[in-house]
Amino acid sequence: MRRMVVPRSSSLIAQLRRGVLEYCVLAMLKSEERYAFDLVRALAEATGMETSEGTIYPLLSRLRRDGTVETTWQESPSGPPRRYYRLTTKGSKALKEFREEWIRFRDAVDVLLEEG
Amino acid sequence: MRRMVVPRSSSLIAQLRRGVLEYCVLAMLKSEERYAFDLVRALAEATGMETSEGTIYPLLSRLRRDGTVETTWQESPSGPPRRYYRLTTKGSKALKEFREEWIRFRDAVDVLLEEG
DNA sequence: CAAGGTACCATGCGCCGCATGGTAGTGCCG
DNA sequence: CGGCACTACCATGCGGCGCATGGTACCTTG
Repeated sequence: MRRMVVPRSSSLIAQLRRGVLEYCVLAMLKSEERYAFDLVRALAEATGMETSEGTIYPLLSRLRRDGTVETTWQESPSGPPRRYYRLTTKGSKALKEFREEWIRFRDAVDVLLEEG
Repeated sequence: MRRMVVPRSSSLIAQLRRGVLEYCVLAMLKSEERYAFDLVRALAEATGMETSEGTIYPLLSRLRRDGTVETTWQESPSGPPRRYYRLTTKGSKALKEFREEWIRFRDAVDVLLEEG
């Protein structure tokens, strides 16, 4: 997979991520449960979206409050315990609905940008 | 009880639009100059993006401040005078740069959402 | 035991889409 | 003519979310 570097210093990027990053996280959790620190690394590796803990933790807290993810504490072989996140049924449904919304939105933007 | 309008500002769509709507407007102005009221209609017609004056006017004010658009007043055949907006060189350049940023971002999201 | 890596978290700022509400010009109908 | 609807402009404030900042604590290593 080609690596797409998205610098976090640009505020344009931060604006683009609004309303999307949340579902990128849900998508990352679809196949396997992960802990926050790992999510930051995995997101960067998979998509080039370089986020930070300051982004991820408040986001995950909100997802937990919304009931789209649930968590379990697990011991680490070395280091402090980790809180593992996984999708709930609600989260899985939300992700599915977002995918359709995203496709509509993406196509609308593509049409506009490609004209001319 | 008064009818309460569910605010779009907190909706999924409103979040998605962040950082994008601005460039959709620039894209609409690429081929021809338009006035704000018309832009709302044209955006809805061309892409299904239903915005409102409360969105468009503050946005256009910002674009003008940033120097990405410039305006001229023109008489209307019927009704109050219209402020017509058109792209500046700076605006055209910004639009072009955004297009590349958008493609990177879009592809990254697509990869994530399509996995699994 | 000090230092550094790992891992957690709360809090506040800034941006921008949107709702709200206001002003004014034109045209139509009773 | 008076009133209303439509067009067209605009300023202001709220709310949500990405991000920076800064803090705590566990474990390993020198």
